[in-house]
Amino acid sequence: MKLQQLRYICEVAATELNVSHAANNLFISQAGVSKQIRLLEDELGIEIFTRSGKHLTQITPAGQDILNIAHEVLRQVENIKQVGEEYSNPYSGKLTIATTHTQARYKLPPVISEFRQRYPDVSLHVRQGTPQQIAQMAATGQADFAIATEAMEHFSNLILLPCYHWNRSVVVPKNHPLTKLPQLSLEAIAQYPIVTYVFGFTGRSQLDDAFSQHGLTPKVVFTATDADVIKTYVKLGMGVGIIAHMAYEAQIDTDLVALDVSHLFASSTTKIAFRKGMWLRSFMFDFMAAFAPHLTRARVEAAILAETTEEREQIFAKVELPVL
Amino acid sequence: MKLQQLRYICEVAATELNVSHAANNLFISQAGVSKQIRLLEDELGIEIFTRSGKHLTQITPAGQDILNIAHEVLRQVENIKQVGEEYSNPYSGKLTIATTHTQARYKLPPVISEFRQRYPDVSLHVRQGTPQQIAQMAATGQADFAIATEAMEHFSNLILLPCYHWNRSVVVPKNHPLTKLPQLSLEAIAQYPIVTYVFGFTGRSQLDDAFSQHGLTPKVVFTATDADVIKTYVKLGMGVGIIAHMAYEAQIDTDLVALDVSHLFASSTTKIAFRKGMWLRSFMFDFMAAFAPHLTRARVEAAILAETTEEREQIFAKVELPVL
DNA sequence: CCCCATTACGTAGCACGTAACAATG
DNA sequence: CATTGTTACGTGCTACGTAATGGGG
Repeated sequence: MKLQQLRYICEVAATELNVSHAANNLFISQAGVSKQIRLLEDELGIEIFTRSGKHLTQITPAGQDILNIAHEVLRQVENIKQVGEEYSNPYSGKLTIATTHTQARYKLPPVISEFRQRYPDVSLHVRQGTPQQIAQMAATGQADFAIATEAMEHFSNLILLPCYHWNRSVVVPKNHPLTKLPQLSLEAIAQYPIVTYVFGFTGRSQLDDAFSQHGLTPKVVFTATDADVIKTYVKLGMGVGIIAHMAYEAQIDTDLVALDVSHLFASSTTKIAFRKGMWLRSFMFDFMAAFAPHLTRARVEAAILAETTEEREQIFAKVELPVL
Repeated sequence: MKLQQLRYICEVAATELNVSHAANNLFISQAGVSKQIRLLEDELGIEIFTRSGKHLTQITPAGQDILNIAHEVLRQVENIKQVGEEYSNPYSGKLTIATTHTQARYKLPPVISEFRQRYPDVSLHVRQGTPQQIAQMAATGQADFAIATEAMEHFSNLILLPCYHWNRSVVVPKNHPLTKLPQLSLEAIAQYPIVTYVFGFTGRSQLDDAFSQHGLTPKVVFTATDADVIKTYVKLGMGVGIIAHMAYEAQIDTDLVALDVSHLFASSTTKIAFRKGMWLRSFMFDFMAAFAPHLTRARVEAAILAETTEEREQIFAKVELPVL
């Protein structure tokens, strides 16, 4: 059995059983892939793929078991390479962060510029997507970290660490009637058309919960995945914006007023996630600490060692998370 | 990076950094081992072992990290081979059971003969040892299963499954004064010299606990690791034997009388254990079911999926374990 | 002085490429 | 007939063996 053979079967499985495409992605001839797979199957005494004539049609049960293990092996091999990099070249490497627009635009910039100063030779890559996509990227190894508020709990092979709590602001044009009220209520807000996040983004569920618990159905007239777009439409007078507090920038959004409404909504928690079993470079620990100071190496390592979500929560139970 | 290279570094680490011995165990020349290790180190850009002149003196921190992962990789490769065996040759293979004398002599024989009938082509190996040795054999992969009552909780990479509860019998020669009593008490037993198991074996700790909780210090005059020896010395009149109930065989031990004392001691639980992450062949599931009928494949798979000891206990909470 | 790891060199096996072939839709 | 996997064959790389070299205890 060769590591190459495991790579080949994984790639073939990843390309819908198309050996030619797999060979292309692996930069070798498809005859080579075909032969190595056959050799592996012969060695193991089983078929990994079922063939009808000259086509691979499906994965056998044995093949599925083997593919699962092979993926694990390849991840571990990747970890070994990371160890080599870490000890030979501690200040260079690659860091891929999958996150939402909100984080990338409003929270990450200072963190990343600080990180770049400390690690100028680490190449940084930010990939945006929906919370689901983000979590999946971390789960499949396309990204080292996922940073998001929603949807990450559903991936059992991710380790989640809480970063900070945040709440919302209502943003309206200057002189909007809402700015005259001494204190805002959900009822008052619900009288106006609402402009906010698409469902599944940036704590949208908590927002809906608050209204429905008060028996209100806000008239949401426009949704977007990011606050930039929301603010633009609020400026056009389309309605009252409800965005993450951190997405209001006083210097830039001069024609808008932000009204604190943290008393109206349950706060949301942004989390950082990475794959279980992933070997973390020290600059990765440092990135986490830069993003959320309470994520010290010791705490993160404790969270990795913890076997359950509950134990992990225990570690951070006594920690004061930042509130934005 | 080659799987061979990982095997080599693991073997070198396992032979106290003696490359020659490692090469012998691997059936190749030591020059080959030496060279492949160098190649791996060059590829990773680090040293796995520190050398003083021409000797490997210690494992570097990077090397230790890599060895840990390499072991994991080799285990997974072993799992892949098992999958191949399972699907190509479901009725043949190898099963190594590490256990104590008590289990091997009194509990396993009928299980094993039943198993042999179903799987005549599975070669069976029973390895005996102390509970510590047994657990270690399972933890390091020298045995597939460990069956014991004690010491296995201390190995965090073992999955433990409860098999049955058992208690003790007092064994004495016929006409011994204790046989005249209507009911045995700890006080009565403590008046006689005791012959029982060595500490650390076969529930010895529960035995000591019972006496000390009653403020008694029994005069243990002789200890052995197995009931056969204990019974022999009881027959010689050396004292009162306290052995596992199942170790008394009425047909054979005709010159001894067994007195039930399950009301005097807390019962012990025998467990079966295997390494976390080990891929189990179906005959292994069947063996477990033969040994303890409640260990159905579904329950065992659930226990494997469970992430904590507590969750595992939950699975068996409602199961009536056999009591011997 | 023995033991042991590294270096040097030769060889056999094998992984991979090219090309012809066969089966599918 | 285009696409795709398998078989056949040739070749260059490399893993390994043998033997020589050198450093430590």
